[in-house]
Amino acid sequence: MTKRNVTKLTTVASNPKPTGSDTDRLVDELRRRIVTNEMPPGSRIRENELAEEFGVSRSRVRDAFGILEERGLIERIPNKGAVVMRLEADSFLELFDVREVLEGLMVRLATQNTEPEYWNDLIELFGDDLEKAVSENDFNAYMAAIAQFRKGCIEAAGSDTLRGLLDDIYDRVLSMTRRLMLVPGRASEGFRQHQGILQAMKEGDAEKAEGLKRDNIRSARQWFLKYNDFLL
Amino acid sequence: MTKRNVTKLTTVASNPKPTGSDTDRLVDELRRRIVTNEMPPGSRIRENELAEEFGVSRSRVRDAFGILEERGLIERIPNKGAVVMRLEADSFLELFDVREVLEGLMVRLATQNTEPEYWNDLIELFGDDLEKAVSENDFNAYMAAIAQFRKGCIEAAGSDTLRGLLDDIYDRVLSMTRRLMLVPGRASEGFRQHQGILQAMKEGDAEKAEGLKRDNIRSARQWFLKYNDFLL
DNA sequence: GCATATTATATTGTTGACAATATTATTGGC
DNA sequence: GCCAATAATATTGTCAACAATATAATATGC
Repeated sequence: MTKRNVTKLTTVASNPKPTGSDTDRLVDELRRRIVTNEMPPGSRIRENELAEEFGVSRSRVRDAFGILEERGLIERIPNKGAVVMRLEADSFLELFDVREVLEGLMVRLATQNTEPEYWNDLIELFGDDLEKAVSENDFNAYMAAIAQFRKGCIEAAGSDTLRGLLDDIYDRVLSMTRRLMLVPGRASEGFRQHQGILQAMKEGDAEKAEGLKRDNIRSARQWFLKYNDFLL
Repeated sequence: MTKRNVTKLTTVASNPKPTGSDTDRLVDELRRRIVTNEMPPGSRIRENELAEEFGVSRSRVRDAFGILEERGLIERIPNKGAVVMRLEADSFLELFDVREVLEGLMVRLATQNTEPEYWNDLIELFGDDLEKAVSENDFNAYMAAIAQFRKGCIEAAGSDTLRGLLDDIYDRVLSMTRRLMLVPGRASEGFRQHQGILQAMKEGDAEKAEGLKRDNIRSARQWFLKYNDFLL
């Protein structure tokens, strides 16, 4: 079981596959529009419009819709069309449950597979500068840091199966994560929790890191429950 | 948080959606052939053949392929065709990891959502008759019981999100589960483990049940590691 | 006979046209 | 003016023909 050493982390997480088939590009762009709320839940999406906009055949749009439907990002009603999936509070709670165990697993595997130095970059990233940014409500900086954390963990965990599951879930909850960040106190709490997780990971204590990551998701779930009237 | 009472469990788990579009029927039938090893991993599947066999257009077959690919059951290589996904040992280990946490979650939620009587049918099913059957290597009876257990748990857990993830994973590992059952000693151990889990669930001890379920998957993983030369 | 080039065949990829269905607009009755 | 029935439009669903690519078969040079 060889452990991987520290690798350079790219600064910004751009789209993972810039090249590919027409269908792939469509899936990627539509995914982006959905997770950024550019196309909010409930939006109707017409095949013809997209086909014209992207200069592709309607069949390609159709294929892309099939993939997005399978990923739970859109809903297709026969002969009526496709709309961006609208999640209810129940669905979010379900997603918190699976996130709790899956992200816990992610952190545990990541810890087991790495040397302590692997986490230096992330520990530095979650330092005083970011703390100041969070206290000043610079949510973009915090979101970017969280994305980096995820990326580093998934890479270290080294499980394509797990990566696939987490990617799907991530897409579904991203817009909610952004909103949850606005709740006063949540961001700074999340920041401290991530500091603790990183500390445990550097110490190589996989069980502790997993437990802290699960606490992190559970507390996010609590905040969501408390404020879901404002969040949904 | 209302708990659900005991419900009648159907005897045999047939295909969940007998009706639906042509594409749905195709997906269902191909899924069946793949998980039963009727189409073993590596098998090439040609669009024309299936279109003719099912009396549908090639487009429908193509749509079905898209869905099966997204579910990880087949692999499509551009301009070359589709083959039944071939899993390596690494993938199985990854699947064991996610099964451990997800099935643990399933059992925990199921316990929390039910009254003790809900489990009477399953406890009876995992009784002396089944123990005898297992000791006599009647694997079909055991597989059917396991399927019942899964079904009862997923239903009680009441999370569509979790159900979706587990269904996907189940399809991918079913044929391996069948083979693992042949390893001398594994089936009877699994049987006893399920008895223990059911006991904890009836007692309403969700944490204990989750822990036992995770032990169950971890031990299956151990057996797989030990015998993977014979199993793959 | 063997390796390479070339043709022929089979298979997948893509498209535009048409059918089926739903949505909107129009008409007619009261 | 309001409601129902009907026609017009728009949108999705399906298909069969064609293009692009890969595989198999044949021919060619040495």
